[in-house]
Amino acid sequence: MVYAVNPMPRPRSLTHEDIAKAALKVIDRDGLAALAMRAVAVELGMGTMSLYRYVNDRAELEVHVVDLVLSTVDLKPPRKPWQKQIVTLAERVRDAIKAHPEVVQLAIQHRQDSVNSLRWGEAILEILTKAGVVNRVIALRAIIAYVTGAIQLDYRGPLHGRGTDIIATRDDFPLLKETAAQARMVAPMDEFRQGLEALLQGLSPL
Amino acid sequence: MVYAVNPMPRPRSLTHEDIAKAALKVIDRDGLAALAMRAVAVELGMGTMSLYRYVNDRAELEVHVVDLVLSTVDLKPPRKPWQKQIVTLAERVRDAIKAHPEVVQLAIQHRQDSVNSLRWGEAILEILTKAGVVNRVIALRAIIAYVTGAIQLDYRGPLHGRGTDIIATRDDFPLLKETAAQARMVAPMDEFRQGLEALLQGLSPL
DNA sequence: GACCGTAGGCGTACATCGCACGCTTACGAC
DNA sequence: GTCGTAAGCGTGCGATGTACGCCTACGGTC
Repeated sequence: MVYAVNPMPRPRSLTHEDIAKAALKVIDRDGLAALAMRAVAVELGMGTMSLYRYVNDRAELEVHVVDLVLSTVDLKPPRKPWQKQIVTLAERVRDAIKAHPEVVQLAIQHRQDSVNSLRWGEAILEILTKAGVVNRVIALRAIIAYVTGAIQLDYRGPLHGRGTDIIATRDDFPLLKETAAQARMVAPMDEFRQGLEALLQGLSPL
Repeated sequence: MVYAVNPMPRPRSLTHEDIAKAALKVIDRDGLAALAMRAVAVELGMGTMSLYRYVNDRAELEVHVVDLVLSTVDLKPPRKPWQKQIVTLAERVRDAIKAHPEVVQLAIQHRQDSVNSLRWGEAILEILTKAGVVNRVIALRAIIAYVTGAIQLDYRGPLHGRGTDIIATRDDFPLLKETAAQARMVAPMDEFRQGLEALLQGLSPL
């Protein structure tokens, strides 16, 4: 008796997005340190090892989380000068990540493996190309460096955060102290934008 | 009989630096993932829990490692225009960290808690002040963002690394592909410096 | 409706982690 | 010699990621 060569087996009950959403829920609720295969499995109402049917290891799960967080980023640039276009795209990534602060680490760590992250890079390159920027290698890398660094800086030691307050009392670093005091006058939104605008202006001649 | 109010107890046999050196040796030999209290204790020929006499927790040990790595950074700026001074200081941090690549993560994570990291910030502020840069808050934060981002970028996906090669074959991102190909023509040293110079130039009017 | 190959799902187990806790011991002043 | 202090360590706990192998739901074919 001849049977089917390819009988249809039990269908999958989860998508990668389902898993990413569950993981993100865990992170948002209990912090990045609480992100564990067991916790995600509980969130999904499955056994721990079931997750490994969808994901090779923890790292791959993290990539899916990053992709989920970045999936909301609108890549269509506004009708403005190219510098403003880049600033806008940069601010959108920053906002997407700030909506899930604990993901910062993952977003940077898995930048190269996240499709949505690469899509963003491609969008930036489109703007740079249309703008006629010649040295796009330097420009793109510098923009990525600044954006990732700034997002992280804002996470680890926000301008109006505890770290700044502490430094403002340290007499062993007089200039840092003075600057920390001045930091109170700077709007957090301006910080990111003005730094990036400076970088882009310096990049223009390239 | 009246005894001493403060009898001298057993003296300490280790300094924080000893511990940091042992930890760094573990990291350099077996990678950051291998950095464990147990491993450091073995390296020092002590019991695991003895470390906790010198350090509150793992995080504090990590800070000491960062301080050790940054302790070699010369903070004396060269006799050059202020932009070049900052570039030099930035390159020195980058080189210090690149000498122990796996420490990158820690260096960024504990930036605020490392004395040597703060010293570096103070040195940068001195340069900015002498140069007459007005908005030093924005300037310093932008420089830190760029430097940390770039160091990390170079670690996660170096210009001439595997990631670039992979992207150079991805037809779904034509511009990234093209740029990845061009990346082979750019000297890695130039990348860091040129991006920073662009930022500093844009920062000058501030 | 009986059958069966595939792949989904899960239970158990292991090595490893940070660290809480409490005991033992080296030290130096009296 | 005596003793208070703090250094040093042994044991144990609750986590972690994941290897391995078993059980079972499914949806074809007959």
